[in-house]
Amino acid sequence: MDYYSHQLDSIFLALADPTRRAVIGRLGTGPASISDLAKPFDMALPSFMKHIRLLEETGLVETRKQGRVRTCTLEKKRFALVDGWLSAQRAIWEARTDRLEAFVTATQSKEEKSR
Amino acid sequence: MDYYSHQLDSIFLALADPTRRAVIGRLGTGPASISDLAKPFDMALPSFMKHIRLLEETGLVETRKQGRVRTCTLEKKRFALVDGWLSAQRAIWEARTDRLEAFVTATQSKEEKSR
DNA sequence: AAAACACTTAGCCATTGCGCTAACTATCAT
DNA sequence: ATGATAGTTAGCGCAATGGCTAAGTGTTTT
Repeated sequence: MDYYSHQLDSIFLALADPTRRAVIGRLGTGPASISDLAKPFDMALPSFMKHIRLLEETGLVETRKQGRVRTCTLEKKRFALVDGWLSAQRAIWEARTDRLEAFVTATQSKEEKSR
Repeated sequence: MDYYSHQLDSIFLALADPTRRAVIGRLGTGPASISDLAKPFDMALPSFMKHIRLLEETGLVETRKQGRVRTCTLEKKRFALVDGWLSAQRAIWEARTDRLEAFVTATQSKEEKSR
């Protein structure tokens, strides 16, 4: 339960930046090199690299260097943690909704049932 | 497309903190006052309040004050933005997978069924 | 061998995030 | 009216984030 906490921290933090989300979007279509990825952004390379490194540290992106080119790929499995958290929240809501529905149903069971 | 960007920034940032995620979890079971919410946390009230205010600013939580008590409720709709972004990413992956599948299918079309 | 390329390292800077204490305001209870 | 309760405001401090420039490393290309 709490094990995921730190991972969620870093994943959500990683997603909280438009540059990084854009990189993720781009990598969704397939692997790319650093400079390919950097091209669309009006940003010095070292600044851009920090984003890549952060994405790598959170496990959302994996990189491999061959020769002088570093190729980045998206680690899609990693998004399961986000999904997991979201659906856990929804499960909580549903549980409450069920209780509420039970209450509402019980309360109005004297008069109506349609709709 | 880009209009949502800032909202996603702030939502993901809001989710990138364990205290705030815990608050969200708690509010998932129903509304609560500030001090009720704060109880489980070993943190000064003003510090805790900052989290609440941030959650409110991002629209994930709504608050209303009656008398001296401020009641917080979860704005569940807000999570749709996260869902939306996630499924947009998945759509990108699928598109690529489709292309890849088309390729694989075409390549091995001598032996296998159509699609 | 020299030049171009693709990063990489180091270090600076401004802003923001997240915690604190101290002191204040506005109810509500007695 | 006193005092407890529930927030609120103001301001401090430290670490992390997100940008930059300048200079360096290791690979390819010519």
